[in-house]
Amino acid sequence: MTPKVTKKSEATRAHILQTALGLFQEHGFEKTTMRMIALACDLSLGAAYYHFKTKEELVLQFYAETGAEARSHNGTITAASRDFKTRLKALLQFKFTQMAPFRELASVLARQATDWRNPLSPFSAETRPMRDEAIGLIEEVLEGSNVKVSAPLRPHLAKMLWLYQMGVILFWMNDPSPEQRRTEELLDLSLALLHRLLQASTLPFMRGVNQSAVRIVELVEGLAPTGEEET
Amino acid sequence: MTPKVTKKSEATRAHILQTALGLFQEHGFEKTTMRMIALACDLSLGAAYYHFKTKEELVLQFYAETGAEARSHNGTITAASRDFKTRLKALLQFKFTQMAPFRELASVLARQATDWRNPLSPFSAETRPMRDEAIGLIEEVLEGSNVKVSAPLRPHLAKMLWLYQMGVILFWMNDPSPEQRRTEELLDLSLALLHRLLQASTLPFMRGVNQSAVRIVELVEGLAPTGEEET
DNA sequence: GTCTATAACACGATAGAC
DNA sequence: GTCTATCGTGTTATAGAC
Repeated sequence: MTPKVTKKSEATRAHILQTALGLFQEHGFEKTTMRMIALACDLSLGAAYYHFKTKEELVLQFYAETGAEARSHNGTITAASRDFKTRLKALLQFKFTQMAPFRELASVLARQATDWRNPLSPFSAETRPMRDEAIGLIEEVLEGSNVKVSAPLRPHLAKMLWLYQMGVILFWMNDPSPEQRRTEELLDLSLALLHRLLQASTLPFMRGVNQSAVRIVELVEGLAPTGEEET
Repeated sequence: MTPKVTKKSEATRAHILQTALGLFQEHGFEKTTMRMIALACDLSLGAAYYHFKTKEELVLQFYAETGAEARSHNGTITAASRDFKTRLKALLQFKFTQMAPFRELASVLARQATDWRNPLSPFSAETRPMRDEAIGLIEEVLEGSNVKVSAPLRPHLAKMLWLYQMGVILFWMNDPSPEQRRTEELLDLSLALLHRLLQASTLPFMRGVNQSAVRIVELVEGLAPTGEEET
């Protein structure tokens, strides 16, 4: 995805990213040009493009780094409470806190998300490691929590919740209320709803619902990573 | 949104759109340039831009016209069956048949969808008429059908199903299986799931779930149309 | 007022020399 | 790994023809 990792290259890459993030924050993503970024780094335009093939790749790199940060924060979350809703809310809120200064960038990433063949999409084969890590974080939060869910659903729960997370992020990106207070309301409501629904999944007459749900997740999952024939 | 409607203008507009659609089909959206479109129409580049402010607006216009077509097909659907699942499946499948030759264009539209302030987004204030029409079509399909759902949910059901529709379309866009057979599987599974869940919503102990669901739809709805203060 | 043409701009991206 | 030079494209400015 990126050139081989040498000391020099890595330092330059980091420098470009930091500079770009600053400029994005100041002028916004669209109005910040690659020429501005290169100039601010005392580099030529071509050099900047050597390190990042596209402007959007800068955003993906930023997102990848927030992932690492989130990993180290996950322990704090699991230590603080065993409650499913509390934990998941904390996980999502941490993501929001991280990305808050760069809310617009989330939108840039979401734009790529719709085409799953786009290497920069969160659903693409190329971003699979990042996706798996994010799902792993959710799984960690589930393990040892008080979540109640039917047996057949349990192995797919983290993947389901990752999709749920995507939806909440989409809402958050577009939430114009001060400090995104509506997102918090959405979070509380949807987590309560989810909790009840998962509880209900253990009921005997929900067997059919469970089977359908599992198969749906598998279908969505099957679309994402493997490149198949087209029509 | 567009210049005043005179005979001449409307004819040219239609001609540009038709030509563009042909070129999109032949070369794809990205590789088709505005210059190509203008040339194929025996128009100057400036003239083309007089009629369509952006390249993406061509796609929106196409989408708007499929909406009108779908309206006239809705009667056939409601006449054919009273079954909720059958009707909704027919509605969605008709949309897919319409858009099948231009599947890539759906993706172009989806790209705009993520930023709800973008006038071309299906969630924007500007596209509200189109959105309302689409929801109206779903409401028509619900009325007189055998759908079973709790009373508090019923007034919001069409809006909920419109969101569901958006999800299915996203899947369809990215479905690489021949003739998008997986989308049909998804359709059957998700409709069955939906049906059961709506049935379950009438159960007494689902009161809380109903309330949460209604409020969530209202939150999403409230984000879309009204331009509010930013942060 | 409605429509069209010409010219130019800005920016993302690339080619090829060093 | 960095440079300079250049391209292609979406979009805009502007002037004027019907």
